[in-house]
Amino acid sequence: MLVILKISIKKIKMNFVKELEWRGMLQDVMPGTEELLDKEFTTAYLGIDPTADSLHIGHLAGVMMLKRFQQSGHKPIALIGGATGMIGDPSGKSQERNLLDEETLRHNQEAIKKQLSKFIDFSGKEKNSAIMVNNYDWMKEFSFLDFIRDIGKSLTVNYMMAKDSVKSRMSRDGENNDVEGLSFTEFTYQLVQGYDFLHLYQNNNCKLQIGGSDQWGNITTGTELIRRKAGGKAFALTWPLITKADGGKFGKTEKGNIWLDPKRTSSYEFYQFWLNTSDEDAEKYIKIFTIISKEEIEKLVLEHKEAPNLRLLQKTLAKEATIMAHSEKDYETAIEASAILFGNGTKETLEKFDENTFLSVFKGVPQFKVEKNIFNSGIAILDLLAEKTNILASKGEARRLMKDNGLSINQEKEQNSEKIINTDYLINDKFILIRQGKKNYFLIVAE
RNA sequence: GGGGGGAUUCCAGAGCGGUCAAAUGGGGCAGACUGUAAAUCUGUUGGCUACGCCUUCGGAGGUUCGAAUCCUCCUCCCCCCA
Repeated sequence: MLVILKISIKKIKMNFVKELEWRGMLQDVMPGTEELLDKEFTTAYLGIDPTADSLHIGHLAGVMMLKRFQQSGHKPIALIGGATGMIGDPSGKSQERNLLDEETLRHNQEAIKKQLSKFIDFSGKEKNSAIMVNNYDWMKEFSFLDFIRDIGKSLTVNYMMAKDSVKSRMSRDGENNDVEGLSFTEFTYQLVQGYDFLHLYQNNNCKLQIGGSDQWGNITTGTELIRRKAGGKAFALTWPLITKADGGKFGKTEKGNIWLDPKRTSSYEFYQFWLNTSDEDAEKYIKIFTIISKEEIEKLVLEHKEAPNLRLLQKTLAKEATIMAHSEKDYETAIEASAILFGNGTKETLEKFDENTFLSVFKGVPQFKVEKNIFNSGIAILDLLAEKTNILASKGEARRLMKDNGLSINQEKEQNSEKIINTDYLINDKFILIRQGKKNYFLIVAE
């Protein structure tokens, strides 16, 4: 009897706030939030800036929050900041932002919804199915005069100026002289975002806004507005900025952002990104970016500490993240490619693949097309790397790399920078696999 | 408006007539160690037809056998006094 009760409770609900707490994803929460979620079916929203037609890893923490919120039985709203995206949030930025036109916004919104659907349920079949809204839809009809009369009147400039996001842009001190000043447009941002919250409160009974810690100021402008305009009580919850142990920016590599769109960042690169996290970060990230339970993560951490060389944490993290954001099949391809590239692959093992397999395994590896006939009489390795392809920036760099023993052709080290590459090097009569250092692969396709 | 300081290779920052493709640190790249980790250590970090040549020290001229270094003008930045 007791056992059954326990299971059913566990199945019905996880406690959202407690869940975030142990996952290290709770920065600030307004008093009463946990009680609210406990007591009633709640709707919460997260704002997403539609600056591109794909989310990137920087968005992933927020996406996971929506997912967990839905898992805890409540209803998430993904708010596309069509209107706010046109203004630009001054929080955490030192410069005014470019504005987006409507056509781009709509396109981006559709793409983002598709990506979000992999994480949360938008089907409308459940009571807590997620919905997507775009604040442009209610803001575009709102006249300036109406807005400043109805909304602008409710808050004082004094209140708005007290926000850190505004303060940091108001002063131009010696320490921080790349600060640009704040336009009226940007100053208005918090009011517009605050109005979103009010609008959702009134129309969708949305009582909670969640966001990254930099959003706290904007969110509380919203709860304040709800208090004054609607006499209601609304809540705020934020998570901490995701950091890296070495102080670098999370989610960026030398090659730029890690995107969720496989066209921008291949499954292989996506998988590799997670696999390459340091031990310290992996322990933190696996809590944030997977839905693995507390017990299981604790077990994984212990196992990892016993045999860190197996990188169990990184592998599990990379697996879960890749399957969630891409698919099980993409994950398998990524593993296959990784095994070939980082295992004991030789030219012989590479030759076992037929052309299609080869291409599908290496689709995440940057490819360079060259004319096949250049190999007939042979081509100098330096010309191939620096001129026929842009694999390396200059011949000097190629020479240096070879001298440092950092270049492999078809998995074999090559130090002779006078080497002539001919058709003998073509795998399947078509491919040459170039490796720079340990991790950077390039595929030359001859056709 | 007056006075002063500055602009150097990816960044910070030395150099102040030849020995300067330019110290040092950071970053990048590579190697060793390991686990495709972190830390550490080492090498490397303008280009090329490469013991030589070419292009670089805010821009344009000039002085000189020779200039990142000296002079003139211009542009932009910072500081101080009004």
